[in-house]
Amino acid sequence: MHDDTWEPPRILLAVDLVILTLRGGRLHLLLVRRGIEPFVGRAALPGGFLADEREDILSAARRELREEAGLTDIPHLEQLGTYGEPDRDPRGRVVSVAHLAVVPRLPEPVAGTDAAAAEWTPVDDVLAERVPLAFDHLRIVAEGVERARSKLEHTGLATAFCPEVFTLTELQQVYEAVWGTPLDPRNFYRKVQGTKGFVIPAGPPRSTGTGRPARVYRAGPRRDLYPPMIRTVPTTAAGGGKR
Amino acid sequence: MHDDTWEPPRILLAVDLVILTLRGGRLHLLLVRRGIEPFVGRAALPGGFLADEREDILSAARRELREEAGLTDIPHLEQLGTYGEPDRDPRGRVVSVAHLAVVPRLPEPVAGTDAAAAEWTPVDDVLAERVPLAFDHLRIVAEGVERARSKLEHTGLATAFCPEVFTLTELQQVYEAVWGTPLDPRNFYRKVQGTKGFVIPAGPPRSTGTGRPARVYRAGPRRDLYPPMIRTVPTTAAGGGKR
DNA sequence: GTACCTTTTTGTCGAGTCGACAAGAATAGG
DNA sequence: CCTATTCTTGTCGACTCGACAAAAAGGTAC
Repeated sequence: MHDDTWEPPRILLAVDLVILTLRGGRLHLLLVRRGIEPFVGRAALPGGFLADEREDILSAARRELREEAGLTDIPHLEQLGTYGEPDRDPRGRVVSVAHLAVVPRLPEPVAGTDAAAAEWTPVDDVLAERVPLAFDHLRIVAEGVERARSKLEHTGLATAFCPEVFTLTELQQVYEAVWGTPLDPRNFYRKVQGTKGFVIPAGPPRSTGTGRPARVYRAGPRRDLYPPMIRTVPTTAAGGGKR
Repeated sequence: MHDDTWEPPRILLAVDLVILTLRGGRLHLLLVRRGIEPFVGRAALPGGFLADEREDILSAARRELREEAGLTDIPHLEQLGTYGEPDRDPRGRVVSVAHLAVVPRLPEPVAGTDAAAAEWTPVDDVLAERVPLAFDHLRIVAEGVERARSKLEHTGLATAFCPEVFTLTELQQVYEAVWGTPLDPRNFYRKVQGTKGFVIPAGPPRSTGTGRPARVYRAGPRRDLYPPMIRTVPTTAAGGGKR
């Protein structure tokens, strides 16, 4: 098959980050503006090459999260997928391991760091291609958002969008913003409170300005939700009608 | 941050394959016996390095599927995840993109090819560590099997385990084998036939030896199942009780 | 041909869940 | 004290699920 002198090719390995958060009831994504070729001036996902031969992939993702976004405490970070089409980077063969990160609401990206060039962008604007992205980053964003939408159904991921203590209304707003669907408060309460371990009470009610004070909760130990939260709208456009 | 002479490291990239099928009502996995160091003689997942600098990752997976397993028509092939811990391969830094493949019941691995060294192994034996694997392949298998179990719930993946036309009993056996749970035939029928586009009728009933002939179906166009098939047992051991 | 065996397919009933809508409870502001 | 606002709970009909049972449709032995 191979002669004895054959050696496998060596590839440049990068990590890219889809960082999601909620701002003003809408789902946002952190983008940086590229300062070097290719795609100078174009918006792109935070990311970069492995620092050295021995750096772990997940560690590289955390390092980029810190260096490019100024984020250190990440409630949720997982691998999303690996993108390695031969021509995705005009500089040559680059394989990128994309990650999905979810953080609670935060102030503006920390200035005075590499993150100065970063800004939160509504996900809708990206998916509708009103904000063009570098490389194949649009596809990565689409798959990251879909992963988040799906994980809201059968895991407790929604709490990663919330501060340490939160109200059920805030949690509901997470679902509504990520799914893009309004939910009935009564049914949402029933579902969440019927799922033992999803959220746990955290102290006395807290006034949220006007109206009746809301009970506060923190994230529970439950990782998988059975039965799942159900969004009525189909996952993807494909697949025919509903039900 | 970096001086101008810094160059990112170049990494060896491999693909590994978790190939699942059903044999005799049990879930099986294709393993090869390693012929070279490291881990000579140990069972391992089929896989190998990228052939050249320009080979696409998914193409490499399909090539290994053909070369090492003798399989060309693959009903289902998807990326599973990327494993790149610095010390997973004693030869040096190797990053592996694992894939999950599902094929219908097949005869023994085709002899006379590289696949001669391949054999179907019950997944239970691997997960229970009765069959030790090379590298971190046990973890990859565990995540592949869990992915398959999960996808049975909300996608039509089960049909990938079946021949082109199949009976609903055969489909039910797929669920039972992969999930390791018995299912009630009445409820399974109701659920499958209530999910439009999951399966479509394919010709007149076919006798299966003894007993009433069964109606036959083929895979339908539906990719996502709403509402999902529900397995009562929790996804992982973690997460507390059921419900 | 008839009785029996096996396997597929359907009936049904009670318990539980979901969607929809409405009402009650608790606070701030005037 | 009255009202606007927000959180929380009640309730009802439709639907779904789990469990069990029975009917349907062949094959096979005698």
